[in-house]
Amino acid sequence: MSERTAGASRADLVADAALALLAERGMRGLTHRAVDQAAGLPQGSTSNLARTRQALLELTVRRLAEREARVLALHEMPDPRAGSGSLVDALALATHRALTRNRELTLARYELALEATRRPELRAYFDAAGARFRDQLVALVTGLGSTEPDRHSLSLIAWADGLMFSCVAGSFSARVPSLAEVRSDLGELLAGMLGRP
Amino acid sequence: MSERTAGASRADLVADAALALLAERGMRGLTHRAVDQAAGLPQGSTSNLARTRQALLELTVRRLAEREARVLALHEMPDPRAGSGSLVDALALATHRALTRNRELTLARYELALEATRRPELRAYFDAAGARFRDQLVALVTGLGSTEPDRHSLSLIAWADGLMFSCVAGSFSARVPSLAEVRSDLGELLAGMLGRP
DNA sequence: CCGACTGTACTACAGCCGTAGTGCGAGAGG
DNA sequence: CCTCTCGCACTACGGCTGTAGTACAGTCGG
Repeated sequence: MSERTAGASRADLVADAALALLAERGMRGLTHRAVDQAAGLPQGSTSNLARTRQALLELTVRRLAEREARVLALHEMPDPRAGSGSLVDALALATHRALTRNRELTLARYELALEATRRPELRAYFDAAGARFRDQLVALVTGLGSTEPDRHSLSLIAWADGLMFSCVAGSFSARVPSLAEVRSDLGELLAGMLGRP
Repeated sequence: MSERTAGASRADLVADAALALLAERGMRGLTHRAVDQAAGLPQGSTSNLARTRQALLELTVRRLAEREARVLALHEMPDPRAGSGSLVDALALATHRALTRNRELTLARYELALEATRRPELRAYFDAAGARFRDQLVALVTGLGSTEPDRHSLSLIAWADGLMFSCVAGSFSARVPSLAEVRSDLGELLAGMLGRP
């Protein structure tokens, strides 16, 4: 442990470089050697830390979950007793941030999610993280009076995920909606679910 | 043109094999040689038809747009004067089909959409197809009395895209919602947009 | 003081990938 | 019947990839 100077461990450094690489060049651009170069480490470092490609992907997904959890900061989630307004605000803010400040992370997540389709070991990480978030959401919409919290949570997640994907990778002509627009969309979606408060 | 027997041209055959390959093995699994093998053609056929990788991707995207346009059949789109119910039915059906019968095509589309992030020539195809569909949707929601048809169309597309992505590649534990659930979700989303009919 | 250990740097190698070049056979036009 | 053209099959090659093996430096227990 020669460099305790930076807070980031060598593994985190490698994983962060891998995430950046995924966003920039896609799954075909993620190779052991490319990570070495992107991280400014000598050749062979990544290969040594994560011997196989599978190991490198798992390392990267773990790091992604860690960073996204911090972004989606739990402490920003409001008290459901405060009414639907604050939930709308919090979700809109989180979604909008994923589109702007954390675009790189969001893109890398989609790359890895697609890869997880074919690698069950990766799926486990996504399922776990997704379940944690969904459980929180179920509790929140239940608190708001949802009659079918499970279905409503899934619908909310689908909408947010789709917005992020569309903005980051497609469909819309790369026009990122404003925070106000995101807020309006979410407000309407929730209003439809809850009857209309 | 030795075999006019099958309706599919050699190019379509190659492109269809490429789409199947994308869904099954992802972007890293799409190679000239792999397409030859998957299509049952002699080695070198794909390499000859699409000399560069870029050419192969463009061929594949064109074919995808063609097949998806057929699936999203325009004739299934209802007359907006018939009220929001039939739009909900039509969209729910199209979405549900993408999740079940056309899962392969949907997965391939996400692979290619991500790749298009880094290949402007591919983006053009997606933007064109997306714009056509969005214009139709704008007309439909306008007919239903939407006060902000642009934003509402984008929100609808985002929701549908997110649902498809989540089911096909992640988040939800691979539990594909029933047609009835999709219909409920969409009904609520539209109700929220339109005030509440 | 020294041996074992752990994390790191470097090299080696077999295999696959994208791409270009060449020869062949069938069909069209004269 | 001959030639020209065009699509197709096949081969070649430089480069990159994943993975394994090995040598080295700093650290800790004794």
